[in-house]
Amino acid sequence: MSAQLDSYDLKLLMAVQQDARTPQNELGEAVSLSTAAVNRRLKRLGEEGVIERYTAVVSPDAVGYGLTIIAMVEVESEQIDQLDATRRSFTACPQVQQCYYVAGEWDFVLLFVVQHMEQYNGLTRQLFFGNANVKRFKTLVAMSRDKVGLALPLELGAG
Amino acid sequence: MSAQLDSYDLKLLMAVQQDARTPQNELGEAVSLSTAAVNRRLKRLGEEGVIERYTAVVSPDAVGYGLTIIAMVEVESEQIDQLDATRRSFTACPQVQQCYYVAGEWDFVLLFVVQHMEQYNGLTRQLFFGNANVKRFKTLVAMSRDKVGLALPLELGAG
DNA sequence: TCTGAAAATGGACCTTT
DNA sequence: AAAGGTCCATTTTCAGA
Repeated sequence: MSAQLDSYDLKLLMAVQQDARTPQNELGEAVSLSTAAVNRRLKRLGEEGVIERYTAVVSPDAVGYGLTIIAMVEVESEQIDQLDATRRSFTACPQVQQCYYVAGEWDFVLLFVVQHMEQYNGLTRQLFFGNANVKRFKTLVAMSRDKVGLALPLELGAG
Repeated sequence: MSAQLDSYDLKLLMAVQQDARTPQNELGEAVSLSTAAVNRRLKRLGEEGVIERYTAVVSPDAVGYGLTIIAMVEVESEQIDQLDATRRSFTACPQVQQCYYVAGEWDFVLLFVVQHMEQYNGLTRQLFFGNANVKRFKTLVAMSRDKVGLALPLELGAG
């Protein structure tokens, strides 16, 4: 899909995963490249889709979304139409932060971020009880978020 | 924890969650504030910890980490020392992208990002079979990542 | 809110391999 | 061609009035 990534690219990716606001001249020092070279590579990585986007990570607690809930869902029918409709209803929900379609004992794993239990309860009605294709689901309430992120383990030589 | 957030703050947070590289003058236009006001607010939000950090989201497929795996873990003992040791061993693993300590049928939910099954198999040996405090675990393999992110549902008036 | 200095980005152009 | 480096214009950030 994308061009070959050399060790410069990997180092840059590691760095911007950690802090996307590191200035390009600092990045250059860190990886032994000129600012311009860093700029070009970052631009290329963005265009190729290696870097999907830049985002600010907001503290859930600071904005009142202190409750993380993980739900596992089994569907009635895996027929493509029904499955896609169900999938869409999940992903369209703003409180669904992550949605994975999985193989194993369950069909979907959903990660909710909500303000309080009552809100989750409501979503449960809407997304699960309100969907005839949802056969059963199980809820796990997060007591602590020990590690949260989207960073990939880009170790050199491990690629 | 943090000061009160007004609707300007919320709008700004929404915007930088979506694209952290939107220039402050554009943000200003979008929310009807001057560039300087946007600058001050963003600075404050960062200092208060409302914005935890800025990060580049890297495409897992582009760097060979195409396999997402979700594991649920039950521990033997919830005694604090053992629990913390187990928790640390999970969070220290670079391939563990997310780790939640949960209430319900399981104790931990882990989200792995790996290159291939064999790698997960190895981690399984290290983190699960190699830890006497892990009683049992279950693996779910992601067939598709339908929605992935850390964005919070910051709707106006919903706070 | 406005103004201006400092910093950062990103393009032009030339050189090396 | 592909990629690096230097230099320079433009854009962006950020502090003071």
